Amino acid sequence: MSDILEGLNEQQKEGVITTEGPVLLLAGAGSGKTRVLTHRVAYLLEQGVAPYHIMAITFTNKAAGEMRERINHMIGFGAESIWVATFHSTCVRILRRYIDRLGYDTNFTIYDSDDQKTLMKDVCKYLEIDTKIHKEKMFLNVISSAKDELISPEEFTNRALGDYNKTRQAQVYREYQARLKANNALDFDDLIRLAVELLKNDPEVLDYYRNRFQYIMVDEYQDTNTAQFELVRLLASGRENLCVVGDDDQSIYKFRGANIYNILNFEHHYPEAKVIKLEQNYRSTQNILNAANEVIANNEGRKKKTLWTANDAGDKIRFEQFESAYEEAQFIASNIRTRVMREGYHYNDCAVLYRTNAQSRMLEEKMVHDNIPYKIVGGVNFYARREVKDILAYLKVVDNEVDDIAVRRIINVPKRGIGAASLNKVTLFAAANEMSFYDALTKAGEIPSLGRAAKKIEPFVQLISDAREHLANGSIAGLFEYIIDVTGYVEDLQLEGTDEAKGRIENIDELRNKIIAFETEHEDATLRSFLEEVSLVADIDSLDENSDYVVLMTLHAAKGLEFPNVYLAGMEDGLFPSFMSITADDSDQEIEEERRLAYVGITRAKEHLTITAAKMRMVRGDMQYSAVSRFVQEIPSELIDGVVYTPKKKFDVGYDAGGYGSSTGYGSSTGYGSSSGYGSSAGYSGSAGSAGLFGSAAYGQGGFSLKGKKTQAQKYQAKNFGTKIEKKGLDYAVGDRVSHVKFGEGEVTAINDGGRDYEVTVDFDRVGVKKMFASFAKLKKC
DNA sequence: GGTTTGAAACTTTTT
DNA sequence: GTTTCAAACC
Repeated sequence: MSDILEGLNEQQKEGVITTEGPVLLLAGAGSGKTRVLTHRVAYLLEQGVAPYHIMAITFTNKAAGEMRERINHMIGFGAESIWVATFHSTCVRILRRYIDRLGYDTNFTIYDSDDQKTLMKDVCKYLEIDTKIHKEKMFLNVISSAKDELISPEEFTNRALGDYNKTRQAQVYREYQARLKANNALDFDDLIRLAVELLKNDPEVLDYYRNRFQYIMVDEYQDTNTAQFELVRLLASGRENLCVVGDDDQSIYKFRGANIYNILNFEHHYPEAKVIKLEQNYRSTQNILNAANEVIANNEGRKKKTLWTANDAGDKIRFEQFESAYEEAQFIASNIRTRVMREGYHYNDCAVLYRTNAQSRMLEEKMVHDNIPYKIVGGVNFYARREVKDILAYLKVVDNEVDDIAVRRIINVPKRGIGAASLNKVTLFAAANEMSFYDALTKAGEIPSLGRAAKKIEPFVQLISDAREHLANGSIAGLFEYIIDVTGYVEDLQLEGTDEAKGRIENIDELRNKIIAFETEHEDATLRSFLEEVSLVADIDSLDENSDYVVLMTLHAAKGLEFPNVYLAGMEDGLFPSFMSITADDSDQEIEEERRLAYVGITRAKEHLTITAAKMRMVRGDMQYSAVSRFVQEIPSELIDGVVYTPKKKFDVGYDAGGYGSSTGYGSSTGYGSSSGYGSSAGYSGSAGSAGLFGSAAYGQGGFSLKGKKTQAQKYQAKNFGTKIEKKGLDYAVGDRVSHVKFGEGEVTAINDGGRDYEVTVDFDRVGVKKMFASFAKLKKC
């Protein structure tokens, strides 16, 4: 027996050597599943399987990258021809090669959710749908779910017969799909769906790939949706050497179409499947693991398994409830400080996890304040930022001019004086002549209604064709510089000179770096391959374990990661589990999904787990008062260091009748101050003193700005009044002589009350008459 | 055609 | 509290 199996436990060994036939590897958190997968690959190679025939699919580029690295490390030569990729990039690679068989062009563009929204807006406008009643987002959700379930526009239409609303949705779906095709674009869901369609309908393609992928492994199988399952099923058909790895307790992407039954019913799909459970946890202390087990045990409908560990009991779980989110953040920051300063941990040993991205703001402020290096994962994707998308849109148009969304994005960025009226005329012309928007632009001179506006369009068309020429005899980086140069994009931002503009310039610089890095790493880099990579990256992919910073991210983003010190912030009912899940029609199911999320959070911790909650917190501008999360209460008190108040009543009474926090809600109706610790909002705000005081003291504008970010109030202040807001009386009057820093001395000829400020007219000796606002001019009486 | 302003939506999670 | 989008204004 080879040394490949050395150091593995019995179950892991079984997972490695059971190479033939379907295998379900139920891998609890921290049970070493990646280890099994990489050893399995090594084992396959040792058995004489060609690397070319092995495939491993993951969800994120980060996971794929890690697996690739570990495989390389273990195997070395030959490993590069093993197919390790995400679902989406796998499908892109298949489609780039064969999508022409489905009537698409192989140089298709990939639309992100932003592009989808823009496209949907156009569709709704065209179909005269009142988006006040039917939201674009709703249609996109409907379509996305349909695609996840492999329902084509035609089938959707058939199923909708007799139902007015559904028929309308079908109409939108058809139009949306038609436009995608006309733009030569695919959305994320199309990537999977069309790959499946191709494999289903084209025996030649199917044969090619299933012969190529003779041994298939799928990571995070609990997160696959119906389309992804179908893809895997097709590829594995025939040999059925399919090994899926997952943990039903960590299924947290139902909202994105993940079908938990893919894993729960795996044995049903493949009756001969071998099921192997990995239950030994190598990651966490006994106490942390026990807590996780106790919490998840409250879920029904799961594959029963109990994680155990040979690790020490470790510290108890620390729980702290604070008056406010402000104090909570303060505590977390100072606690991290202590860990680093006194206990020898590094910043990157610490992670703060929360339910919603909105919670990151307060935490970020405290990190800045305490000088703690940090990185926020999630929120706005780098490639979704306006300036980045603008530049990318130029690149996209150079690559695929049929992409109307990209063309429209940049046609008037920077301003070329081409307005909505002109664009409408071009659109009409394009529709009448059945050509793309861009083609219509190239024929602007032939559109009579345009008149003089045609002259404004010509330079744009010229720019694109010049840029294309530029690319032909240069690099992507060269093209990038060219575009920055001729559009004056960065120049304009420099002139703006605001902190915000500086931030945007930094992002553009960052984009430049990414392009250069891409070209350095890939010898055969093309514009298309760059754009493709860019459209398939997730924020989590940018996480670098070697950099010493604290990571702030959502619980969803944390899946698959581990840290010695984990902070679970905002553990409050209504926030986590979310208000939506508590009030949903299928609340039981939704709460179970939230509980799985809690389980994911707890099991990220290796050594220390700190759970925090706040009694009150600002949500959407107003105060919300919350009880400690039910999930915290599901942890046995002997595992906890800290006091968790238990409610007198069960939660299932609250939330519905008079709304959140009304006196009909949970807890005692006498409100805050009762020993239960649960207050109705009416009760709490009765003690207005503390809340009011706190509000002004803690949430004031603060003396620092966040990496160029400013609050709206600060921006307003900066823009209109410099540093002072109050309108002060003037110590000079008409006829007085005053002096100005730049213009020198002059005589005041008029003073007008302009509302918030005075408008002063001065006749300067050197430069003549100037009008200015008093608070800006800072005139001094001579 | 461009800019400013106020109202309304948003916040559960995202490849 | 912040962002987005349209109407009103320049």
